[in-house]
Amino acid sequence: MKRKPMQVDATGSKGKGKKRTGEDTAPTLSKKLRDRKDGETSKQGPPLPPQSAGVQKRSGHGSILHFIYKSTLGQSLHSQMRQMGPGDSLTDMKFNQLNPTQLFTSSMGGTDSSSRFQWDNSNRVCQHRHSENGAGDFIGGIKFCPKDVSKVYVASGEGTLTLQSFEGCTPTLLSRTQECGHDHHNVCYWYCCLDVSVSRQMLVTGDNMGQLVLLGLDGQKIFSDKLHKAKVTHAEFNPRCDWLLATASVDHTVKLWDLRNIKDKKSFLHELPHEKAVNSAYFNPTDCSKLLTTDQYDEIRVYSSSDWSKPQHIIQHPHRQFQHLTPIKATWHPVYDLIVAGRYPDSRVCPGDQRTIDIFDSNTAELVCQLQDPAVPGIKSVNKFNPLGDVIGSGMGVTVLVWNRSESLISEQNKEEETSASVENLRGQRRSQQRSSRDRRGPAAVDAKLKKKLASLEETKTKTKDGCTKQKQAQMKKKK
DNA sequence: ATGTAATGACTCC
DNA sequence: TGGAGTCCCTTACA
Repeated sequence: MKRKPMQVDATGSKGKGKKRTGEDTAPTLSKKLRDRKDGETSKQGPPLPPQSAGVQKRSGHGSILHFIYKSTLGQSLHSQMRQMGPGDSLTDMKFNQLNPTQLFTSSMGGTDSSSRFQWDNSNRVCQHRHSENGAGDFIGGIKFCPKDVSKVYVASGEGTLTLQSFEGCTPTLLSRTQECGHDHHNVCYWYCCLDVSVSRQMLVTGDNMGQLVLLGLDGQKIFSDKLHKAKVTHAEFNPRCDWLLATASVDHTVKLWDLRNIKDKKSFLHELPHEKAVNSAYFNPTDCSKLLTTDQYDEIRVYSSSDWSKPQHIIQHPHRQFQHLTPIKATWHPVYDLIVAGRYPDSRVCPGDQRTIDIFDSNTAELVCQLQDPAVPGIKSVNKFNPLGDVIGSGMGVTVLVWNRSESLISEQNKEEETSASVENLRGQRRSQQRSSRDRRGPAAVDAKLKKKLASLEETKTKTKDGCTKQKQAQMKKKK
């Protein structure tokens, strides 16, 4: 099961004059993907076999998803960030459905817990703005208001559920947990997740003690009961079947509920027991018939509605829980049957791993692509595709990375370095390939649908310029 | 460079 | 069922 895809230099690293460490590799991508590109565009004949394809070609522009932009929240934010206490890590991010250049993030710690990033069409500018309202210690969930995307629902660590506007209006308080009156904090209960159902005109949230709450969009309480034995980490309406609700909990279970018939903790439709606490349970956006769960150790599971009693796939993937790390949640691609998840290497699971961002084919459970940027060495806990599926937002600490398809990101002088970098990658890959013969499966293993998707990603049309990225990198370096 | 502190989950009594 | 104690071992900032 410890399969590793090829990792290929993504060519996204810009102008690295200095050596950093031995792992000073450029962002990496699936070799499979690159092979395609090489084969299709560079007149080099058919795609290379897997073994050789991992080596970065001098032409070097074959990557699909390029690292295009990174920032530590920008200059202006730094000062504000300082006001935030330590441990101020990203907890969630959402792309704006209507404005694909907007990315909302939420974090923990400090008083400014949610912010907005925006990059313009050339990806050269990144703005960010804090919410007007310092919502609280941390934000358990954010969700765009379906009726008005200038507003977001926010579940905060202060125990409130609010509807907030980024246009300067005062937040509307929808719900609040009980105050405890203790010395060092106000609440012992807080909301940890959030979802909205338009057709049901309903909000769902769950708290850190296992309570599940259903509210009208105006905040009126519809249902409230302790349905889980421990924190409700995730609650989600099924978009297609609006009476179907999924909840995930640290009590090691995921449960499916019929909203028309929800009474108490025993009234679930299905219980999906897990080995460990569960961080999330997402329905797939394409047809909402599958459920993607991520536990707190090394399992990503795919369930199918045809049989909830057992998972269709269990993907072994290291992402163990750590107190000071945002829990890792595998998330869906909006259009294709792909999954993205950040890897937290664990020698007990897969020795020699890197802190990559992994993309799996949910039909085959095969790892098809890994992203890595040596300039951002941390564990990327939060990873989301944008609604179009051509951009991945990755969050780590207070750093946000945006992976985009692009062409010609690298300058001539970089190609040399990147070539050697990719050799490093290849070595690492060979190491891991020895662990499993399945790892040697090449591009042929990619099914038609995936290929189509990859092909679509190949249509590069990015406007990213080198100047932008260099500038950003200079910023990064300065910071060190 | 070094230290510290950041509302997580689990076990045991 | 709850609280103290332990362990997981990252990140950002002083």
